[in-house]
Amino acid sequence: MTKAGPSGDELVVMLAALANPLRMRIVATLAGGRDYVSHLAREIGVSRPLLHMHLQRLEAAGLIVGTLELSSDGKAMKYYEIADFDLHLTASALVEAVTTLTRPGSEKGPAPEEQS
Amino acid sequence: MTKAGPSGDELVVMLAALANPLRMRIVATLAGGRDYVSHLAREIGVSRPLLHMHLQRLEAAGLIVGTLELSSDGKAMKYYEIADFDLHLTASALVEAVTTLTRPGSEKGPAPEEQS
DNA sequence: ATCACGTGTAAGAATTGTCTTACGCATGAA
DNA sequence: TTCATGCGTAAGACAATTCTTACACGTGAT
Repeated sequence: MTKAGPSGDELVVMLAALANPLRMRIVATLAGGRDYVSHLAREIGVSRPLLHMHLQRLEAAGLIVGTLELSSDGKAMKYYEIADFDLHLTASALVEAVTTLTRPGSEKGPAPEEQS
Repeated sequence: MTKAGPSGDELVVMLAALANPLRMRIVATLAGGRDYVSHLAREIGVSRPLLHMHLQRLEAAGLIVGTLELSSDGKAMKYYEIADFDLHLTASALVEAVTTLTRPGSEKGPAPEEQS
């Protein structure tokens, strides 16, 4: 019954995404309901390009989801909303996560060679 | 009855501490029992100075605790062990954490002015 | 004295992350 | 056409992380 959580690598990305005051605030704000980028930027008091960057990070982590919609007056609006997440962080939870971790400082391509 | 979790700022520090493959591995390893720095470094396969840095970050976040002891043969050994932590991350949990957040890119002094 | 083991810290390179400013394009309304 | 609104992205500055290498100090045993 051990519900499969995110892989170690995914968990790192999620935690890194949440480990930032501004992004935390973004998530908290979105928890109050979906919103589109420009409005959210005004709401929080951040420049739109900056917000855009953070939204990408959050979406890449799977914590929020973006949808491009067309308003009645023909404008393209990008709405973001929270993705349901529920992370339980304990020592033992981490022990399991580490199991599915790719090498610490490992790279993109196929690993060059494993030396014993 | 709402058990007071860490403040928003503290939470950010904790998450940032865990959002790293190596530190995650360190915590997971320590979950198997306390250990001293040099041994832990060999165990994980990292240089001692590097490990030292990460241990500091983890300790600063309150996730691990270090104790300097003297072995029977007179050597100074620094033992680290896990501090009990149990973080539950959900959207609503973050909403509450954000309440106790110091301004995003803000500094020490009193906040300049609140503009509606 | 020298070696093996433990501790710590400092300096610098390489990489990421954060943020601002300045562009680009599209729409509807005036 | 021009303005206000929406979208995105690129370039550069600046700060923070991460990691290596090198050093310093302590002990007990050879």
